[in-house]
This record gives sequence, structure tokens and C-alpha cells, in this order.
Amino acid sequence: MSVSIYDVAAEAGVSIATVSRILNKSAAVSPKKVAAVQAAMEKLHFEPNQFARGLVNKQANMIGVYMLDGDVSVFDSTYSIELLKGIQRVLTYQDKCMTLIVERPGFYKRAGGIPAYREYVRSKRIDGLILNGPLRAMMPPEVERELREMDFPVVYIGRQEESEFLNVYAHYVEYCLEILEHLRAKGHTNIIYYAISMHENYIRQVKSVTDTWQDGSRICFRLLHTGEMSREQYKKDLQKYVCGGEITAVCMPDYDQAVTMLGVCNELHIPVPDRLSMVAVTHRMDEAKQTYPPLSTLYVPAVDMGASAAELLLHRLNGDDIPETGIEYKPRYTERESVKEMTAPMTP
Amino acid sequence: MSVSIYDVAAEAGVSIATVSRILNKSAAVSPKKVAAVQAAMEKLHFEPNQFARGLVNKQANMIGVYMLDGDVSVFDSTYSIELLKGIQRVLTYQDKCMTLIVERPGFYKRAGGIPAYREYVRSKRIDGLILNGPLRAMMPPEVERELREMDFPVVYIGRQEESEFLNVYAHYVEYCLEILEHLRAKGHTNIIYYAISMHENYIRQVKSVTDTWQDGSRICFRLLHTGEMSREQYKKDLQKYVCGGEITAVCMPDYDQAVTMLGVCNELHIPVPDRLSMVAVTHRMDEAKQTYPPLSTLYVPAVDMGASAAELLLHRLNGDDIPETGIEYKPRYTERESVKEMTAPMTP
DNA sequence: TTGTACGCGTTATCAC
DNA sequence: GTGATAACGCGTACAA
Repeated sequence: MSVSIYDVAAEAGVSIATVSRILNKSAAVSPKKVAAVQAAMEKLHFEPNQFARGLVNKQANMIGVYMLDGDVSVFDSTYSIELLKGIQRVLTYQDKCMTLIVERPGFYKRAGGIPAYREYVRSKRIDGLILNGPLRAMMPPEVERELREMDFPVVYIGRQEESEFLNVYAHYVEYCLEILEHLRAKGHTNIIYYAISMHENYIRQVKSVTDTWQDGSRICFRLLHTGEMSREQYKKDLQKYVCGGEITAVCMPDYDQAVTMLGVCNELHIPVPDRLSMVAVTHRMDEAKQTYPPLSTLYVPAVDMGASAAELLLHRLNGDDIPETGIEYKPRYTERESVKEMTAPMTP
Repeated sequence: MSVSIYDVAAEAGVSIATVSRILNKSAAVSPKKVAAVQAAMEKLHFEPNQFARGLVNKQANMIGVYMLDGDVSVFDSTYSIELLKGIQRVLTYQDKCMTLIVERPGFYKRAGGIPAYREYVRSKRIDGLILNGPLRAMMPPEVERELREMDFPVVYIGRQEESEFLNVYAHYVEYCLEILEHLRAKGHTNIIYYAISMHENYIRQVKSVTDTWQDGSRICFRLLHTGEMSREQYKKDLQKYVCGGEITAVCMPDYDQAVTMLGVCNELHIPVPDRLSMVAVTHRMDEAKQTYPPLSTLYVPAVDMGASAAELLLHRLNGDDIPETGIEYKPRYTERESVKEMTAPMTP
């Protein structure tokens, strides 16, 4: 049924040690035997059994990627998807493969706070782990201790707060402020800033900074709870605040939401950018060029972050020197036509 | 270092056989020993080694999902992403996990046409396989023969043509025609139909049907090659055909492209649907409600297709009876505001 | 250069 | 109900 190293050895008329040596190039073997063994391997469709190999080598050639299915599915967020794309790209070029470990919502209640990846780690199914999400929620202290004791390779994607794993991150708070300052520089002082509810904590930090601004700016932060029909919310907000004459600019948390907002503007005959300027966060390079008008964006290079995370992990696995334990990515602001310079103060 | 069944047995003062029995509930064990062993397992953080287990059981609890990175990345296509979402959802609820096997473009030249999943199959890394993409390109005859000889569980997502794997599919050709017939019923006879280049073969089949229509319909099929700036193409097409007065309706291959097209319409002051009706294929439930105007869509339930594929595979693995070897999904057409009934023939 | 024999951590089949 | 012990397929020290 299943073909083993014994079958190959028998077919080629050598011992299993010789076959193994050829397989792993672990020692010199006479050319004739090499040829014979390779022929036998071809003929029998031999491929070393990964279980037997793993049992000896203690490595799975597999890395785990752990994410949370929260109010949004992992596959509903362009950020997560771009991360996965980057990770996948790097791993495909090495001969590692990746298993996606997705935690269902509310796991901390169900499983006593034990994240699903722990089983993978303990049972040696993965050699390393990439985490994305709220670190403290994803890793209770006891699990963290266990990982440290084993010296298990972990890369965390996100801002590292208490722990000291390898990590890759972009300063969310900083780039929120960057957007707002760009708008301020263009004379926009009344702004609505939409954010997804997951970022509530960050938004609080942003607000604590903008509250200190003394130029009369009024930034209205609005949290988007998924599942709600955001279009309806936008419509109400625009009717109230923009048609009311105060707001001159709006920030959207991603490309899809920006598109929706553009649609609402269109519906309400609010010209962009003449009556309302718009900026969006985006995770896919250049997608913002597809809209009309093309969107000014803050591009967060999630693909690159994912790729970096995977590279960092692979270096760690190879035992390479790792000069930097954390890599910061700076989002890039690109000015396009959706933002207008305010020359004179708006009068309703 | 690593804790094995021997350690647990020693700690609990029993033999490894007893530990194994408790682990797998494979025989009755006295309650006292059960308690002692469970305590020992807790204390030592024991988790059975998957390699040793797999070596004996010959199963990996892992299923492979194979896709092609063509001109578009797997993660750039909402169709693929929704498939993955569905597969993931099902597998997460069982205790199977999934590894994503992505083939880089041009593999058939590089590797002599041997798809990457073959190694996973031969080395017993996966118990089953889900395939999505052009079947003949993804599976040369020799590989197919090998899979059949092993009786390896495979589910193919897509229209099955020559082979007889389990499969899940939606008739692409049929639903193209469905869209066109909906438009025809509303009096649209001059239509541009955009499709992604991957679907070229299907489009040919669609065309061979529409060519037989005797009502003077003129359907212009345009292939979208990714990497091109589709927005520019749309702009030219609209200026030429719509402003020229012939075309009254347009079909878009997905939500993103529809959004782009809506932007172009907006830019060129072509009102939708008054001057141009629009229909889009979509893979995410309800996303088309977010645009303005809300899009009439043909919803292809890719999540459900992915979920079905995973379920089919799990049934196959469990040895359940499988009544139907193929499951057809029917896309659902939803009329929204982006299509207008043509009352009188357009006069330029 | 080559082959033998043992260990890796399980499960399963025996005797007891 | 329980405990030895033989597979499972591979890598490798050691002997030849």
C-alpha cells in the first residue's frame, strides 16, 4: 500500500541507511547506488513520510497563523487578508507551509481562556506561530510562560505592550493623528472620524491628543459596529452634520467604507471634495485610484507586514542573528483628489 | 524537555498502555487510575505528539486546500476568499485543520507539470484535498491516476468536466445567460459584458448562445486583464459606446469592478440607471446594498460552496454514505435600483 | 563507502 | 482491568 524507505532499499538492492543518506545528502554514496536508488524512488513514487520524519527531527515544517474571528470574520477584513497574503507569499518561497488557526468568538469564556494554538504547540504540529489581534486577550499569562519556557518562536503582529516577542507593527495612534494633521494643514477643523469598534482603545488615545489642540478643531469620533448597516448611519450623519454646514471633512477606516460613503455623498448631492473632503485608510496598494474622485489615503502596508512577520519567524527558526526584535512600518499618506484646500472658512 | 506518554505513566504509576486507553477511551479503566492519570497529564502539560500518532493512525487531521496564484493572487479575489471562509468555518467546527497550498504562477513549466499538492499527498501530510481552479491544468493525468489508485479523497470546486471527483459548482455559463436574459426582459438589447480573462472559455460558450438570439440584441463581451488599469478602460468604453448612444446596460464581473464603474459613470455624468443600467456578479451577501444606487446582482454563494466542499470531504473521510457526488449551487438574482425598465427604444 | 540496530512517541495486540 | 511488546517509517551512531 504505502511505500516506505524499505521498499526503495529492496528495489535498489541497498540498505535503508543508504537510501536515507541519498535522501538527505548526509554522506557520500557511490554514484551507481545513487542512480539505482533514485530510479527506485521514481518508480515506486516514494516520498518520505512526514510523521516518521517529524518524530525524529522534531520539526513539522509548518507554521501556525492565529487570528480571532470577532464581530468580523478574518476573511471580511482587508487588513487580515493582506497580512495572510504577505505571510503566504514568504512561506511559499521557502518550503514551509502554513496552517490557519482561527479562534471562534467568545473562546475565552468557553475554553477557560486557553487559545486554540496551544494544542498545536504542545502536540508539535507547528514550529512557530504568528499572532495577529489583541495580544493580552489572545495570550493568558500562563500560556505566555509556557511558550517562553519552551523558547517557542512567536512573532506578534501589532503593537507590543507588555511582552517581548518578535513583532511587526504600525503605530495606529500615530497614523490616526497623521491623517488628522494633514486635514488640519488644509484648513479642515470640523471632521468626522469613523473607526471600527475594535479600535476603540486606540481612538481614546487619539482623542486625548486632539483634545489638546487649541485651534478650535472639533473632531467627532464615531465607532462603527459591524452588522449595522453603515450606509444608513452615514446618510443620517451627513444629513445632520454636513448639510447642517459644520463638517468639511471625513475619515473612513477602509476602502470599502469609503466607497459606501462616496455613494451616500452622491445620493445626497454632496460633491466630493468641493463640499466634503474625504480621506481613507487603505490596505491595498493603489485601490484608491479606482474611485471617483480618487481618494487621498493613508496606506498601511499590511502585505509587507505579513511578509516581514514570516521572514522574522523563519530567521528565528534558522537560528539566524536577529538584529531588531521589532519592526515598525510607517503608513504612507498619498494626496489625491478627494481632499480640498480650504481657502476661506465655510459659511453655511 | 518534551513530555511523553512514558512520563505521564511514570508520574501516575501506571503503564503507558493505560494512559493510552484513557487518552483514546479505547477500553475501560478503573476510576482511580483515570483520576491519577488525568492529574499527571495536567501537571506535566501532556499533549500527544501528532507525529507518533500519525505514524500509527496514518492520518494527519489536516486537509489541504489547493489554489493557483495566477494573474491575480488568491487573496485578491473575493470569490477565492469567500470559498476559504466557508471551508475554514466548517473545518474549525470539526477538529480538522487546513493548510493552504498555493501554487505560484507558471508552475506547469517549472515543475514538469507536477502540482505542489502531490508532495503533501504522498508524504501523508494531508488526509484530503479541496481544489479550486482549472481542473485540467491543476491535475495532469498521471497525478489523477495516482490519486485514484490511492482512493485519495478529493473535492473539486468547479464544473467537473472529465473526471469524477466529488464536486461543488455553479454553472458559470448558465448564470451569465441568466443575467443577460434579465436585462433582455427589461428591454436592454445593447449590452457590454465585462468578464475576467480567466473566464475566457466560458465566455465563448455564452457567446455561442447569445449569437443565436434573433431579437437584434448586440452583446459586446470584453475581457478584463488584471494589472491593467480597468478604470481607464471603462472610461474609454463608456465615452465611446454609451455617450455614442448605443449601449444601455453593462454587466460587471464583481463588486469591486462595479464600484469602479459606478465611479466612472459619476465622473462622466452618466446617471445610473437612467442612462445606463448596471448588473454585477457578487460573492458577498448584501454588499451590493452599500452602493448608490444599490446594485442589481447575481449573488454567487461562494461561502456556501466552500462550506459544502468541506462538508463533502469530511463525510468522505468518515466513510459516510454520500448520496450525491456533485452539488450544484444556483446563483440568485436580486433586482435593485441599478436597472431600469426600457419603455421606449433609446434615441440618441 | 556500506549495513545493522536502536530510538523517536504512539496505538494495538496480546497474554495475564 | 492491566501491563509487556510489536509495529509504524525514518535518521543516525556505530561497527564493518
